[in-house]
Amino acid sequence: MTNTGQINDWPSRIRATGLRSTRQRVATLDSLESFPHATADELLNQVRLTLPAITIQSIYTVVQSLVDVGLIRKLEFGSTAARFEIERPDNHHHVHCRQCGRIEDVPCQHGSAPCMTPAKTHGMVIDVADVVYHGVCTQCLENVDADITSDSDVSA
Amino acid sequence: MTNTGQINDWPSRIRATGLRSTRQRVATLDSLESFPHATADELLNQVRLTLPAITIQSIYTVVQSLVDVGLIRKLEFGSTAARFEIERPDNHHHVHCRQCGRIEDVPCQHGSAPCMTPAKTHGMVIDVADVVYHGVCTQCLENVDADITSDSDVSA
DNA sequence: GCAGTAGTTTTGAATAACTCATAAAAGTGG
DNA sequence: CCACTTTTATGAGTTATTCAAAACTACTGC
Repeated sequence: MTNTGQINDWPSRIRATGLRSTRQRVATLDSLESFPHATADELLNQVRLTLPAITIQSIYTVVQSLVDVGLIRKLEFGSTAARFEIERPDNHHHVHCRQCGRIEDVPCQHGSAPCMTPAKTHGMVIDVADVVYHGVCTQCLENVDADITSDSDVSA
Repeated sequence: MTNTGQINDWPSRIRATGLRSTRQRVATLDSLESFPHATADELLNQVRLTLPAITIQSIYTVVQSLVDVGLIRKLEFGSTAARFEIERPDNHHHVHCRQCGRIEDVPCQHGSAPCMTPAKTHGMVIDVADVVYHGVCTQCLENVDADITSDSDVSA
């Protein structure tokens, strides 16, 4: 086999989905590997290291096409800019710092099933369960503590 | 009093948070009871039944203040408009139809704990775990089936 | 290697959802 | 009822994102 997990042959993988392999798409996927959970804007800056003339609109069309074929996944937390990650079949969730917007992966503790099954579906056919843990990262907490001189509690 | 069927004495509950009880806030909370999971825009229409002159900006400031004191909760799915619900201490999750945007409550099947504990926090202090089941409701599914006109029959 | 032809990207403009600053209005304690 | 302060209304601005049409380019066959 040519692709042993580590090395992604993006042109081949793109073509395998039926899409054409373009410089923009390959650069976007490369950028997402070196900058996981990037926003469209962050992606623009990364991709411009390779393709200086690319615009934000092209980033949007590129990521849209990659989302459509399942090569990447769009993550949308709150009203901030959407973030993107390379799709993997490992059913992981995310922790999200609401101060700085940082996102990290966390494996699903229960395997694949328990969190994915709602008690009541209200007549809906469920295909995706999103689990997001919102909080504040230690770095942001230190800043908050420095700003606020009173003690604040974190409710469960 | 005109407290017909309303268990919640909103003026008192609002003052208990330290905020002033205003017509806009009471009307917003009343509207949210009769129209759960409303967007700001839907809330505008509801509140206007009582206060015809209110504007969307005022809805935004009102809900912001109510969110800040914990009387209501802001739900943000994808890049669509945020939705609001009256805060309750029952730790429920949500099912979300990505076609029509409909949202329904589902109780947490596991009680309060399991879904709330990520395997790895990446140094973050977690205070909220959001679980959202995305899918398509039966009504929207029927529309899709009607559009596609494939040979697959839907047994009703 | 070259041309044809979709598929893609670019361009320019538009939109929805939301935020902000300031002025006007309205709660609340005394 | 008055003064004081919070809250709402007004008008404008911002950000993330989408859309239509033109220009371009990757892939196929010759």
